[in-house]
Amino acid sequence: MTRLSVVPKLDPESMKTACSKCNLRELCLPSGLSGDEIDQLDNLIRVRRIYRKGEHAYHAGDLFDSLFAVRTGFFKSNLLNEDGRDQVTGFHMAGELMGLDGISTDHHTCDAVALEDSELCVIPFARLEELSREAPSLQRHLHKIMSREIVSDQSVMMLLGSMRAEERLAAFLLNLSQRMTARGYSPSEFNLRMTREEIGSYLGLKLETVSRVFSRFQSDELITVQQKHIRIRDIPKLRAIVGQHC
Amino acid sequence: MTRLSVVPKLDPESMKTACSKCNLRELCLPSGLSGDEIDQLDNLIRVRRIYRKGEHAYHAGDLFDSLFAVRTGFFKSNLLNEDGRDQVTGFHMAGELMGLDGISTDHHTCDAVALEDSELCVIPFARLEELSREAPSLQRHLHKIMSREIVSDQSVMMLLGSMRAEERLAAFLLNLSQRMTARGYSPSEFNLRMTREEIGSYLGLKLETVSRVFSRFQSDELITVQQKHIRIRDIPKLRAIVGQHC
DNA sequence: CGCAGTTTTGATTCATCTCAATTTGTGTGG
DNA sequence: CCACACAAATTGAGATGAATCAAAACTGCG
Repeated sequence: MTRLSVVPKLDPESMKTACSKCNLRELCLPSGLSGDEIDQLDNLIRVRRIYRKGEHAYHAGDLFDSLFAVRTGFFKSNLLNEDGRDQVTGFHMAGELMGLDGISTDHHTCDAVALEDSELCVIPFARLEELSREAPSLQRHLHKIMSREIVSDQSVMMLLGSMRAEERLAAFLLNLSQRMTARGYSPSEFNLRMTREEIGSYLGLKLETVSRVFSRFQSDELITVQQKHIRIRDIPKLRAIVGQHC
Repeated sequence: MTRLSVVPKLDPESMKTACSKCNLRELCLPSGLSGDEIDQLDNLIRVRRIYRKGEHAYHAGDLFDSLFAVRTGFFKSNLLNEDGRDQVTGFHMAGELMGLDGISTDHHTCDAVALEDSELCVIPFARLEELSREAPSLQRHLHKIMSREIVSDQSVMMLLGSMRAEERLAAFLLNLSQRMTARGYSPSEFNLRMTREEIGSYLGLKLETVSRVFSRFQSDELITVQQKHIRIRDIPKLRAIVGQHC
């Protein structure tokens, strides 16, 4: 990435991935913004970074100064308690924002780990705040994104607090399927990027339980599962499993 | 604080509870703001409302246009799923903000119910956004509050995902105790405002389990419990229960 | 004072965890 | 390219913590 002296210019390579050209813009930070506002984001988000599988975008305790948007790949967030307890608190795919938890104390509260080779857009938060003071619709949009995170955390609380193993797995698969659809991928066929243990940690189950429920779903012909490859065969029935309160 | 004619005047009664005079200001929205910025909040937050026990501040689905700050009393948030499943997602005491979930879709996603006679400050959100565009430190503070909510939801996820009943109850009691302390109340003696069922719903347990664990804590001399009255007798041991990973 | 709602406690059942063994898949170096 | 070692996933058997069902005791409100 070469830059000119005063006003830094994006070279053609990075241009391809400027917000304004990004095929994720409808899912990511720019969604719902005017062309003008997206241009300003182009100016703000100038750093992208590649992460190899297993690499951390940040660790719990690190100073917070940027949000991260997933451009390609897949991340998990990991909460590590004082007492060594460790839980996956989220999975993040292309177009999703990570790091909102860090605003609260200026330090990240969880680890973010790449589950495959990935690329992140780095969003300097102080500058995003500046920008959003000037652009009400960007401000509102940032607030919506934070609020959406709160809402989705709360529906995970509901899942963990009141669903049984089968319901949790069904909800998990449907959620993945829906996020794949939003990204233009098949809603019914995809590869899991995380291990059974990570799924279990996220859903409050042991890995053996996750494996068993997958097998049961398979023998009930709801899904086909072969290691990490999942094919969803009966979405309505999965929905019924989540829906049934008992 | 006297104001000139154009600006509506607060009467002496409400004066007593303007943000600038509010004894909760260190806990609530104004915390960390300059005197000048708090004056602007005084101007913004002009409506307070009394709620009787059992009354709703809002229902899931209601149009969102304001945040609510608890001035006195105690609220719960209740998530009601399509399928009739119902879960308490939070308890809110004086100085805490409710309604952040509504920003995401312009509609509240949960019910907020008074668990005792209470008073809320109504904070018109559009005007709060306006104000925070002008006052960077208010903006940053609002972001911190939202982020804090995300962090605390995530630690509930951790609790629900990986703790056993005793650990959950111990964590719950310590959390209440700590919030009481922050408000100048005794950390070790207080009245619960919620039923065993509500505690259970929040913690992903049945009411009988909550009751049993309270009884066990009592016979282990960790607490004294008599219906809603709780006296915490051994905070270090409660901490040890939460801490022990097994 | 009586009644409804809440809480406590007991007996039993059930879902998930734990422990263990086996199979399958993956990455590395000879 | 194959063999080996290691990680991940499956499956089974048995243990266990919490749920469920049930009954009794307590509380507070009208």
